[in-house]
Amino acid sequence: MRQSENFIPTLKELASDAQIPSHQLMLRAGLVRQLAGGIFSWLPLGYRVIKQIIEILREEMDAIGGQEFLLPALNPIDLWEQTGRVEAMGDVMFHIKNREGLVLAPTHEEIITFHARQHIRSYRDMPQIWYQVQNKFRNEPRPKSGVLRGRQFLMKDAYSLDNSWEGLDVNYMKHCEAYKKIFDRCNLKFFVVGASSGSMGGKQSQEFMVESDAGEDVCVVCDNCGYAANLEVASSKTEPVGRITDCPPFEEFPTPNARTIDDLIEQFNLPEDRLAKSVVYIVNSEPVLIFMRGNDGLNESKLEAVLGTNNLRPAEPEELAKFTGANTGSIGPINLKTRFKVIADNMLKGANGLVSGANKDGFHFKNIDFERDCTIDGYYDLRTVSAGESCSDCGSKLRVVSAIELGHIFKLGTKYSVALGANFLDAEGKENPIIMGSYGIGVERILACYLEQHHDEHGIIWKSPLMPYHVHLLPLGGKNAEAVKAAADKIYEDIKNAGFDVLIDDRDETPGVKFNDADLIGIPVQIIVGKKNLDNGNIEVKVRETGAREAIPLDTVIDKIKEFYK
RNA sequence: CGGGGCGUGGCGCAGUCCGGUUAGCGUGCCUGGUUUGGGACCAGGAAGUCGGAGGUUCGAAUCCUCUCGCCCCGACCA
Repeated sequence: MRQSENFIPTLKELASDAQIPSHQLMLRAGLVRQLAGGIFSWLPLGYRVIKQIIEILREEMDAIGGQEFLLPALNPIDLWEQTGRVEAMGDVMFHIKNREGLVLAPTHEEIITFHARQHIRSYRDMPQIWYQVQNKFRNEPRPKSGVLRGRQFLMKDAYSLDNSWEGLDVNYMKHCEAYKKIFDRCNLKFFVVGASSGSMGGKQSQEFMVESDAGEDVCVVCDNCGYAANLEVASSKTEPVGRITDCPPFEEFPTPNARTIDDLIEQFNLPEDRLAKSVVYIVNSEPVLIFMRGNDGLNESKLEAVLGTNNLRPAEPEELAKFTGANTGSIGPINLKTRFKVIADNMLKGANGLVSGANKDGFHFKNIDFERDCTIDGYYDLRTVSAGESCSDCGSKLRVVSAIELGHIFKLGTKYSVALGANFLDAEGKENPIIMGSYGIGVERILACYLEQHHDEHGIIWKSPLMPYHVHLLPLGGKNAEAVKAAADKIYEDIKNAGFDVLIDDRDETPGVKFNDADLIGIPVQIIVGKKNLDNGNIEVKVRETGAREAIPLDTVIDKIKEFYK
């Protein structure tokens, strides 16, 4: 392509709006322009890369037996009502205003299940892997970081249909392996974490993550053994509080100036792990009292998983007094004003010698024995892992890092097939719900993560196969540069004929402008045609990544390019 | 939804607190000329409802009220 005829609007200056490198580079190199909050237009150069990414996705999905669909973005709302997701999605789902009963699809489990219900009748019709690359619409409350969180974005979403749980396991593993190949081929450094299924429902899920300060997820990673988990589900090697031998009857003592765990530790010289911190949540309108060890943080995602609902919130001060009889800082397991559900973190399982609130402002109990003195309805893993704790697999120190979620795979099970009545007959002639999996990759996020990982102070550094062009040809003009122009045009045709995509900067610009734009756009190989080298029958080859330059004879250019891309 | 910031030629910004000729600067763009190995130079030129509406005033980019949009932090997030 001739740059003089192409729309590649590079920018020297940037608005301060763009904060992260990938966003800045996308704008500066002319890959993308913003239309509105969380809504972007892909420009020709950027779209070439997007198409390249989609091609890789197709190849790897086809390789595991996937069949490509194109499902509509405009969906009948009744399907979504049948699975309860109109309510579950809430404001995230876009509703069409002037046509009753239509919504914009935020994902496609319902539509896939609808088509499965139409035609999958026998166990012999499965397994199936159905996928598509398509726009998703989500009314994000706050879009941010360029294309990383948008209101409209491209997703490769895939769904597996199986007649057995073993079949689901096989398809899940196939996707896991395919995803690793995809991200490897895109030259991304990533890691896989165990994750929460959230409101998608389902039994098991894993996320494919890229470590980045721009990320919105928090993950726990062990650099020694490779353990990695989303903070929502992460655990560490932490010893439970356990029992002490001498625990006299519980006893009230005044604590007028202690409202926090730290106050108690400071004022009464108490060991942190013998303190039972109480937290009250309102879960589906009912109070639940939760005990945590000392200053351990309660993890709301874990709490949601344990209680099987995402309808929960911390209790308001008035509610605390109403249910417990005390305010924050004095709530405990004994003498609660009303009887309600009480659970505790595994760290406190069967523990004694504990200190907790007396449900009377300004007083605590000591020598509490959870087994002897209280009714605890259940012990669960509810604590949030912190950096520096030991890995439960190998004992090494854990790191806590921010990460961008590139992909997510779920074992859905039968949630959608049951809700929509997508059943099949098994070998015994018995009707069963189809067993499903769901697998998603954010297409633009691949590009954004790539840019986060591959750039320098001059711009983007593309690596095969994501580059928009193989070769950037830079004839350095000038008035008496007819020879340069002729030679460059010849090389341009030769490179094209050799099967490479080449961009020629035939604009009437000074060398500095061309060099800077070329480094910014970041095509892997630059071929520079200048008068001095040409007089000796040479041209110069520059590798963008290393900056290495080399003058080589004109007639060896094609071989050089072939060698680079072999 | 709460908190903060911003909106002025295509792009990036100053001017706003303290109202007063013709609203500036950089860059880009157009014409002519000189230049051509790391964002060239000279001369001339086009281009702005100062986000929008209403108000105060002799007079508003500037003050007041309302409103729309964008960015950041938090809440939320399949």
